[in-house]
Amino acid sequence: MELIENRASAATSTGDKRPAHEQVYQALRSQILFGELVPGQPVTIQGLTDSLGVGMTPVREAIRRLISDGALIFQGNRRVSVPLLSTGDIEEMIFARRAIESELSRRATGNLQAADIDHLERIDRHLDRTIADGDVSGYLKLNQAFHETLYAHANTPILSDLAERLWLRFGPSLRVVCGRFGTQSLPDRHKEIITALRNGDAEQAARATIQDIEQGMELMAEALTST
Amino acid sequence: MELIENRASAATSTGDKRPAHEQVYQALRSQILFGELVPGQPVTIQGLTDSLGVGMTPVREAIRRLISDGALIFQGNRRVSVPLLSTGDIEEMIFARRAIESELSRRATGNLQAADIDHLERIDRHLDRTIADGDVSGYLKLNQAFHETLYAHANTPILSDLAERLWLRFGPSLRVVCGRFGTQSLPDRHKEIITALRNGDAEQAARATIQDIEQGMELMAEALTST
DNA sequence: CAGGTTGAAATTTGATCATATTGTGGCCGC
DNA sequence: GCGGCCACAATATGATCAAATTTCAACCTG
Repeated sequence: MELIENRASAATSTGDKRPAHEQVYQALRSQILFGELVPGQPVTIQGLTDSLGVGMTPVREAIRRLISDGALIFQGNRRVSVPLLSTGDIEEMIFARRAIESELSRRATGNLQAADIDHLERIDRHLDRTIADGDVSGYLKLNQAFHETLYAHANTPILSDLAERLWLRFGPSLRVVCGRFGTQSLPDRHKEIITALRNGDAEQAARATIQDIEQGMELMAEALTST
Repeated sequence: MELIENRASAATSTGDKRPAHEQVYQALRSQILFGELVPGQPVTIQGLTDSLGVGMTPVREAIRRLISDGALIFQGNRRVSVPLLSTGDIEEMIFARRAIESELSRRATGNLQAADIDHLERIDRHLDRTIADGDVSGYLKLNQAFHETLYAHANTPILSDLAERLWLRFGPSLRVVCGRFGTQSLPDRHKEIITALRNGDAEQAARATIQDIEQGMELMAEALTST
């Protein structure tokens, strides 16, 4: 699996030149994006200083960043936890993701070289395997890699940032849905997206992206209401 | 001026129960939103510890949050500064603001009571006065208050968060534009927004909001290209 | 000989940690 | 069940270490 670099594992490696607070941020970000933290789970500073082996200052900074990202919430009484999504939250995110990510696909279409599309196709083949194998963790990472790779070519830092922010919000809940329903029912409109990209059809890529988003998010909404 | 509370002034008051890092964040946020910091200006930790009279830990946390907000940028060599916008950045923000804030206006329409609309009208009258007087600082604060008040009634925390994030990005540059061209040429489609709100016409409110956004942002884009 | 360039030292700034302080929640006794 | 105590976790500071930029001077070049 050379398609994905495991950023979490780098947090404790000694040879890394990045500052500790950045490493802690990336480690926590991965844990949130790929569902290693459960919605509602409390996050304590001291727990992280112990488990990550760094001082509390870097941990504090990473937590503040993630709160600002919406990936963690500050529960008033200086308690921090992983957010639980309401159906209203999901409905808002459907709207925002439709608007933003369809535009990202639209803009990426013209910028992708054939080799880039081949790379996306390779990711998607691995994705199919994770779905067949019921590999939830692999599915989450590859699905994220697919969209991130695509959106990176849109050359729109601000829109991409807004999109990433939304992914951080629904990451933990998506993991719960996958764990409950398995990977079989998960959406994969990636084939249609790839076809559109090959044809240089920006509008078709945008439409397929919207369908991919709607399927995934509505699955989440159903799963959360049936709790 | 009881319409706006000066959050910056609360940072050093002793009777405040909020933690220091929160106060520092709000103080810096105000300075950025209302243009007390110039685009490109470096922001140093030690400078803030001195000027705000708090330790460096709260300052560091506030800066991390603002970096995550996009209100400050980390310039690689552990230097932090106020971002300079490119025309591409502005174009992205026009797209995002159109999509998000028009929806906020649409959703707020049904939730506003007559008294709320009266309040908006009051803010707008003050706004007109600041435009006439050439009061840039007052214009920025009241313009922000108008939109924030409106969007607060949309009951959409995630979309509102995305919108606030964008305001933080263009705040400093908006100040520069106002300072250069004065307040006379500034847009104010608020009358049309208010009329639409009174009629309960969500679509009209959305259209007027888009026009307000486009006028303001395109003014910024022109000002930045003519530099 | 003058101007520019490069090198190293010094100062400024950032990063991390250990520690003191404060506030919160839980628990025990009444 | 309620109110006061205790323990724990978070907040905030100052000290210490590391890195980077800036400054200054000597040397090389034209």
